[in-house]
Amino acid sequence: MKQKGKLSTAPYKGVRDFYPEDMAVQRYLFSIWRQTAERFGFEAYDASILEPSELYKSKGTVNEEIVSEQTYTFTDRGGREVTLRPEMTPTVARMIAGRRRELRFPVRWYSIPNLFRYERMQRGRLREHWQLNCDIFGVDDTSADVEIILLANEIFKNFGAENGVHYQIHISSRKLLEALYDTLQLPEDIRVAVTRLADRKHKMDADTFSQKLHEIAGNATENLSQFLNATTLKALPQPVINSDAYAELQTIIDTLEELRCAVTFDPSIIRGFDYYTGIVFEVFDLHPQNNRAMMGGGRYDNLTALFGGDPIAGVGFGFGDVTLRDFLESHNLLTAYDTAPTLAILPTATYLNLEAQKLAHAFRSADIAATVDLSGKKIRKKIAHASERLCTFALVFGEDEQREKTYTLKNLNEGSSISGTLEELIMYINNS
RNA sequence: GCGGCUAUGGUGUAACGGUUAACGCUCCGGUUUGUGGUACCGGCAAUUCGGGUUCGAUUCCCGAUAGCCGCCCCA
Repeated sequence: MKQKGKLSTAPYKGVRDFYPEDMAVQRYLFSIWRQTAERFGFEAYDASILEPSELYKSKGTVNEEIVSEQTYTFTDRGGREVTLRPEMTPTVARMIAGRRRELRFPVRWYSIPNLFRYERMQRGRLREHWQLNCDIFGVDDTSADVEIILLANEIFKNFGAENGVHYQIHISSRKLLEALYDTLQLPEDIRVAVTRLADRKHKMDADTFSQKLHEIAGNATENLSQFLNATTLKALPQPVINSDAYAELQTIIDTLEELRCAVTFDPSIIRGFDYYTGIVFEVFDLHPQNNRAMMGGGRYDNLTALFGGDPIAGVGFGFGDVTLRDFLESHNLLTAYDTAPTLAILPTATYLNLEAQKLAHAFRSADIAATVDLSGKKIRKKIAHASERLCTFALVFGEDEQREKTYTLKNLNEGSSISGTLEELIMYINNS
């Protein structure tokens, strides 16, 4: 009932409530994430959602703006600037750097943090989400790049998705574009503008893109256009083909192909972060309704340098639950965890509830999930509810059962019944 | 920060400017005082807020608020 002055039942703008049915889905997503990461030998870590604001400010001018306008930042009672973490990478870099002398590299870590950003909402973007973060630290060759992309691909496979049918992996390298910029001797401001434009390439048609590129780059347009429109490595401009980055990327793509993980070269993959230094990749949803990147990552070899000491090589990705849900829903791949108890004990009257609790507890002691229907409803309603909730067994508990200490167990899936003592029924359930 | 669309029970929808705002789902009760989801009957429950036009507004207009979608941006 909507009334003036009453509190709203809606959650805070841009964040979600997880009702049991939502939580069942969330647990499913997380379980696939965890299982897959752990199958690759990744270890779980976590940290507080609160970080000192400097952690994000120190990443450069672009991020200054992001921190002040797109994060939840406030001053605590001690006068400290605090930010609700908008991403996990600075946190993990901080943690890695903090133990740089103790950790035995390479290190494989994963986490599923809750992240916050203050921004305008649209499809696939809320102000809060959960994101799987997987990172490998301490390996500066292509083997780690291959592993991290292979892991991303394996996660999709474990959700029942098929590479090339439901999604597509696009890859590029920051080094390629840098190599081209260097040979063209482009000034910094033009590099930035071209990079920005390239990042938005897939949002505009080819003519618009060419036109805008020409406006920015002038007579360097030809080379840049050849680069950004290349659909294969071989189609890149000659100076780039001779670079080390080219050979590296070729190796990564070839190795992944051998492992039956198709990746598509796409020079317009940029990613917004300044800290990427090598490969960058994004996974695209092939459903027309979700024409955008679902997740992405790349190599960032200098991030821990912010904390002093030699830089530690890192490669990783972030994978958000909101886009994942949209993806799985769109492709009819979404399932949920069934959390129904195995056994529902149904007292025939409320005065038997306490005795029924004792019986339920005896089943629980034998590792059987049991619940008591504490409502005042009639037995036929209680059975219907137990059945709707997908409990496997129902046990009606009345005066007779209490006196005789024998019970009738009804299998709600098959319709069959079996009678016996507590011990007999425990054995029956555990064997079924 | 900019733009578009929308706003009716818990939920999803309906109602030419005109009686009591309709229907599906959910929920509750009954048919059936201790054994299955069905069926049938009954019940609870709504026009976001504030102005304006009008004899009369859920309907038209303005504003506020909220939501959705897109742009910008995207760690």
